[in-house]
Amino acid sequence: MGKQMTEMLKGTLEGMILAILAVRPAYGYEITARLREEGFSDIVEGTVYAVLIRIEKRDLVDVEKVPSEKGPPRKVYSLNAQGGEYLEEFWGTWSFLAERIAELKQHIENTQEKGE
Amino acid sequence: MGKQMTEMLKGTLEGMILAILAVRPAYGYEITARLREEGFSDIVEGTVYAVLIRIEKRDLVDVEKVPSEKGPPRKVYSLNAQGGEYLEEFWGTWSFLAERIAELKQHIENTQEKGE
DNA sequence: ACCGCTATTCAGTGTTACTATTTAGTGGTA
DNA sequence: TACCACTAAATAGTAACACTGAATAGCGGT
Repeated sequence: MGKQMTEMLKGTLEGMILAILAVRPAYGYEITARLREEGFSDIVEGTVYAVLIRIEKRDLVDVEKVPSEKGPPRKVYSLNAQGGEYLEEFWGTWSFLAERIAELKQHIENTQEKGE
Repeated sequence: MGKQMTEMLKGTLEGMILAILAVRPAYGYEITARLREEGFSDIVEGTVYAVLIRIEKRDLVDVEKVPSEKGPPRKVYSLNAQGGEYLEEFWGTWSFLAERIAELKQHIENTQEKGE
């Protein structure tokens, strides 16, 4: 990851993973692969597992061990009620921030057009 | 700040401050006040000054001491060429992340409509 | 002499993503 | 057997960041 992206993921990666789980339950290796496909090309397993352990400790997800045909058992995570609430909060926080930043960007573009 | 917002500001607060400086030069106390007005109601001076010192060390800004009528001299920061480049990079990183997150949100909403 | 406002600095803390490695299970192949 | 490739999870240590709380400094007014 670029350094800027690494810092930006702090506070958003967790929300992104919860959002992925909101669609359907998933396990760590699978989530890592999906994030990689979606453009976060050098996210590594360790990072994702750390988030999963954290959200499990905070009781935002339910966990089920499911045997795999191809390796050790999978830990399948699914969003629970509390996790759903937390995700809602995340969307609120994110929307607020994204709006402010969009305003800042707009302000710069306006300024450059006509010299403010 | 809420805990979620605190974490989300990591990596974005710096970009926001550079964006503010891209419009016009400003000093720390002023930047703090502006951020507070714009909704980041409990950002404190210490946080902003830490960012300013950091971006000064990285040579992204020029600094000028300007006497104040109302207190100790102000350190007025202005974005330099290198800071401008860095800010461009920030917009790129931010846009990428914001798009991915928007997709995730859309995906959830679609899923909820028709049970995927 | 004291308070309020302006203005900057700094040591210490908690949280986070990253690095690099280890452990485990299955199947294929030389 | 021994070895590798792939799948799957865990973990110790590190760096970077925003925050807390306090200190310092200058000015004006009472």
